[in-house]
Amino acid sequence: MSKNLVIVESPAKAKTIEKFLGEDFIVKSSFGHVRDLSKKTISIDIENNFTPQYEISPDKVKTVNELKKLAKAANIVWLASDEDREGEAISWHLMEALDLKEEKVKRIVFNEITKTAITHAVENPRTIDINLVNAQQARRVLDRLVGYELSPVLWKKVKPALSAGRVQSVAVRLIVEREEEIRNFTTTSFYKIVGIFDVKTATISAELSKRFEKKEDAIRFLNDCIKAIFTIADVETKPAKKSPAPPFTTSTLQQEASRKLGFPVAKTMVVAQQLYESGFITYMRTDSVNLSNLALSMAKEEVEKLYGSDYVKVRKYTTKTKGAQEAHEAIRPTYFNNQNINGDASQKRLYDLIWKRTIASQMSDALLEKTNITIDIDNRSENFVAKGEIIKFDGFLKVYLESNDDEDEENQKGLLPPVKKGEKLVLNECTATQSFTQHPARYTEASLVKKLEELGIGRPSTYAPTISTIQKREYVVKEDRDGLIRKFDLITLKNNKINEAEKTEKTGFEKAKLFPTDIGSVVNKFLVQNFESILNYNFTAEVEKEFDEIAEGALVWNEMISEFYKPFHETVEKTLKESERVKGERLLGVDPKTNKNIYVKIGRFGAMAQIGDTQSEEKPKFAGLKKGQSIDSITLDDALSLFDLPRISGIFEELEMTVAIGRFGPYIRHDSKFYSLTKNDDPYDVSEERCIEIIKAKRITDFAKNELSQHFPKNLGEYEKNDVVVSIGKFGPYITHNKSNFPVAKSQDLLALTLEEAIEYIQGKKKKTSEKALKEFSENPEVKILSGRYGAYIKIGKDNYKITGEKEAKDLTLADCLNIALESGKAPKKTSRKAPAKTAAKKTTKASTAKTTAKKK
DNA sequence: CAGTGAGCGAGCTTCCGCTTGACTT
Repeated sequence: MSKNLVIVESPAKAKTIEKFLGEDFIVKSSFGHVRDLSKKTISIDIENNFTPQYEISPDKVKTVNELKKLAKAANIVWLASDEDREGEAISWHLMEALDLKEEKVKRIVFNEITKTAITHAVENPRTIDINLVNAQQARRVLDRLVGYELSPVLWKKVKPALSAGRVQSVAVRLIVEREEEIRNFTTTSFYKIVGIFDVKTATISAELSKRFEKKEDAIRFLNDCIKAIFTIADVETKPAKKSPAPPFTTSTLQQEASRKLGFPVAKTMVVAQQLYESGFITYMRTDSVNLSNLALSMAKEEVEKLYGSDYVKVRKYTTKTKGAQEAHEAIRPTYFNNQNINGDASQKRLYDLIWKRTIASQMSDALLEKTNITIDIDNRSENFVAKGEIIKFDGFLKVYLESNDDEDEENQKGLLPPVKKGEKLVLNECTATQSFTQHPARYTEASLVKKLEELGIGRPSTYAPTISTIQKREYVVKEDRDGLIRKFDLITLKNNKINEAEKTEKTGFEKAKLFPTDIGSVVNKFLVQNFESILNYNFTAEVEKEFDEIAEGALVWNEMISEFYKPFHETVEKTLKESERVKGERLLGVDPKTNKNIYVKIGRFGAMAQIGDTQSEEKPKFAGLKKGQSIDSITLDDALSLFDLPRISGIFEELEMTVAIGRFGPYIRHDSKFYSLTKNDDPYDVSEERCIEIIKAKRITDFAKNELSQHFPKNLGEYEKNDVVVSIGKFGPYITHNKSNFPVAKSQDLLALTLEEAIEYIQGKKKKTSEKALKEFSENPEVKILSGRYGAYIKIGKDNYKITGEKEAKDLTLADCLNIALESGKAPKKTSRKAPAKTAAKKTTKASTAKTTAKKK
């Protein structure tokens, strides 16, 4: 038995460290926190100094028992969790959960995983810092109090199963308020003047220093230009430089992967985790831009080797982010000489990004020369300005340039032809282009993370989960939205003639942006009205200050919590008692048929329309709003058409088919049986043919299932004196042998399964691949999207296809999947020809209805 | 599984931060 047990947070880290510490050490992982407040109740004894009631987290019982056993056998237990608030608490909880005696425990910390760092840590152990632990307890208790007292208020006053919290509610607020800003934004237009001047064989493009609000003024200016003399008034050149961006943190990695690779934040984290587990990169959840000395020297060596010593500049970055705890290094390649790695496309692309960003961060500045040429106009007070920029030395730009969020492409500045002051120029062409002011940009997942980080809200480990929580609660949706066609004036002066033209451009197209839902807006309004102090953008920063004081021993944690809780709880009670239920109700108008009022509002199950008043004798009628409709913008006609269900979609086998929406989505009812519609079928206009197709398809699959199940359980024979039995259970087919079960691959032809093959499953030679379907299509159950060890792939029958193209796996339609298979050249032609034709036809009808409703609005 | 939305009331929902691997019938 080992004399020394080292406990770290992550198993990958445990593996690496074990190599550095000889045979006397065994290194294990706690998998993060092992104890927490029970989820069932608030689990805080409020009356008794806010004493937390911890339990071993259900999914950690096994881990804790194993660690307990190992700790008992060891002489010394080294607690090596991260050097931050949460890490300190993990160590403390381990002491409690494992029943460790103080004299047997040593607390060590290191923030880089190198032999020297670890040896140094082992030589300098300390004891647990209880103040830091208390700061964590205060954080934990405060979050629980806020979350578990605020959420029930929403259940009573808005809708059941909603949630509120210090982090998520502020994230929602940001999105709701941005949408309000956009709604209140008034677009104005102006005329931007650009002149093209001839200089010997070259041209200079220059913008006028003034923009005109009125069209007449722009035309007047162009008219003046006909007679004007243009003289170079000034040529100014000055050197400039650009510096590389610091290495990646979780937040900046998410932003760049979103901008450069189009990854949602969750995908970035999954791929980064895979790279980490393969040993290609350092830890991916970090707020630090720091690089270890080892990393610095490796990077320096690599830059020198690839680009020469002129390109080397060793840089130490320091973290300025609010509330950063810096328990880890920045995200970087573990070995810089791995310029490329083995892996799937996503892994390669993300790794490439990390490699370039880190290498560039250790390279010299780019040296530029900026030139400004000012051109005077003799009959006007304004002047033209041409801006040029040339790169004298590329430096880090050889490798990597950070993108930014602005959608306008950087105006291309290049080399300007040599000109002298006083030189006269000929105006070749001049244009006045009508441009429009832009409303503030909607948040993407990544730009929301950036904003949260700026406000010091949330942590690297929670950015991606927070974004998914607010979508799961249906406070916000991530959507693409079509833009509008907009007209603009283009006035051109050429050959002394002015020509006016009206052009069109597409504007306002949104890709993967976050939009608030009705529920999101209503909940936000309610929370801001009643709990402003918690929804305040500075709330986290303020309590963080107090947590820091607790960590320094200057403040007692239960007293801080008590100060917070008294007024907070009072507000909760007051709101429960005094506040009305909020419904976000809007009176749309009157139903022309019945003369009754039509309302839209939030019901127990989301946004809905209502015909008739609740107080009236006759019961009102209700209908849920469709996806994409909102209380704010729905029209009376659209609301009325919601009551078209249930409707009879046609006749099949002499019986009516009724289409309606139930608790589990839209369905067809036929011969008192139910058939679900797919996501792509619109219950309001699904055709008779399509309904019949769905019914027939269900019958076929049901029949196949019944046929198959008649043959099972089936005894295949004996192996090692025990029966080998194949059965079909809840989780798919499996083989029972000697009281053990072995799952069978879904691709396995069950009827053809032989005893020999079954034995291979028992011996583990054949295994059920982890088939988790990301997406299935009920139109064609043969086609599935599965998630493999390295990303998603399409499975059609027994064949697998790699996903190509730009779309995310979960956004692929059946038609997309079939196209990918067809393009790969090995697709079965029969099944694919039929299905995509139908989906394509359906799509076009859907698109056209969407357009007409858009017009109505 | 297959219309809940009023109102009654049982019993359910919920937070933020650390970390990954389950393994059934």
